[in-house]
Amino acid sequence: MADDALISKRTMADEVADVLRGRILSGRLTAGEPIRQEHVAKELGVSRIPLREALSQLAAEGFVTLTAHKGAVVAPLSLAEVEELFELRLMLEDGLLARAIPHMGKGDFAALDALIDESRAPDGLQRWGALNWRFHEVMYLPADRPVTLKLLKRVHDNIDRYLRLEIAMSVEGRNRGYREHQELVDLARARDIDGARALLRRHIKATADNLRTTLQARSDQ
Amino acid sequence: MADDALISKRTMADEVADVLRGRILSGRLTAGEPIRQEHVAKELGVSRIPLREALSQLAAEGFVTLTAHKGAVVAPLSLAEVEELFELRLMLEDGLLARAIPHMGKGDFAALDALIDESRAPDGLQRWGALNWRFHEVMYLPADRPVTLKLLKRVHDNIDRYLRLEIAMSVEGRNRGYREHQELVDLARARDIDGARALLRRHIKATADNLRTTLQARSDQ
DNA sequence: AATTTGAATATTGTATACAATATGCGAATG
DNA sequence: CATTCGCATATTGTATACAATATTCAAATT
Repeated sequence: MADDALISKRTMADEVADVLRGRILSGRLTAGEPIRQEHVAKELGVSRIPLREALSQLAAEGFVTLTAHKGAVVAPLSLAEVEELFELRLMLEDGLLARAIPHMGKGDFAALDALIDESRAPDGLQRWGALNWRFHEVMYLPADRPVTLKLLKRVHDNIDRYLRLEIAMSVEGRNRGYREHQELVDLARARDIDGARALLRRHIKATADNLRTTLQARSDQ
Repeated sequence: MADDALISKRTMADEVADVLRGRILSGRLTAGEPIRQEHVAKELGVSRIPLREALSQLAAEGFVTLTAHKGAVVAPLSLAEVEELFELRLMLEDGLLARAIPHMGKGDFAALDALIDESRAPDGLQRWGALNWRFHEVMYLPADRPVTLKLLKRVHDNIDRYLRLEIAMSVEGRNRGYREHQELVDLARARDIDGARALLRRHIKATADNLRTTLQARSDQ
């Protein structure tokens, strides 16, 4: 019999981690909010043991902060940390894109086009973060760098969490994002690596700037 | 009273994680080796609960892999993964170095010189990995990018583990490393960012090549 | 009145006990 | 003889119980 089943056996701790991660990413659990073990465990119908293991995982992913004898809180992200995460995107994605473009085939381009269309669909608004990630993920898959990609997903997730909580992505911002995604695919199709890298650089910096100015406006109000 | 004590309260799980991490990094626990919970727990004098939480942490750091109902094994690293880790070093350190150099002061250069001396000391041989990391860490500290630096440490640790297990760093390799470290400091002192980046690039690539050829020679023997 | 003390309460950390799953090995079957 | 089945054992996953630490709030002290 094959070593790995069709659906890999999952443990309660894994399920709990998924639920909590979802709540944090969706904003149902907000930054700084403490997580009372007994309460959450009872609500989810498990004991505190698997809950605690789930919290360990989430801590490693950067979503919660654990303090001995004080417990878990949803990790607060400072503006400085988010800006650092954008810089990480820049460093990681630049290398991934350069390695991916030479290996892209027709299927990859088609998948990317489909994702752009999906993003423009009306129900894509709610899932902006997830769709944006999938676009970038599919684009970097041909680079064949699984460890880097996994790391990058964590960076994206943490940024999304901040974006979702603090600002609603403006309509103009989203539209420019779609346009730039399309341009990225076009440049990749033309195997214009340097052009694509330059655009990606602008794309990421623009998103970061958008965040910065929006926060600035908020604090000035 | 201050919110954080002089020595932050540590939990059994943290202690256990440190012990196991140390054993993995030192090679006492070798890649692929299973970790029997009951056995290790009894040996360390704790129950399986804190041990399991320690294993969660180590899994997040990439040192062990957990499989439901099968347990933990010391994470095997394929050559492809190690090469990817070197690429990650390249991507992360390039950015860190560029940002760090303009902020370096006399104290930083002195600390780097001291670390190079320490590396050359006879007892530095055993601690090559740790000292090498500290050199790079001190060099990137002025960049003020704590998240990135933490990530980079994990990359270094995982590489070290592989290096230590598979090959003994050759004397020539080490000596070249020291030389290049000194040159890096000199270039940083001269604020020659591009020169330092180019050297760092060669430095990392040389280490990766050294590993590759050594492994090649092994498998051919 | 402000501050400190300390016991009552709440919450987390860990050990023990039990349940669920995997593994190994011998008997049954072809 | 090889293969499969099933039970015994080993190992992991989870719940419950208890211990250790933190928090709260009222009384005591200045």
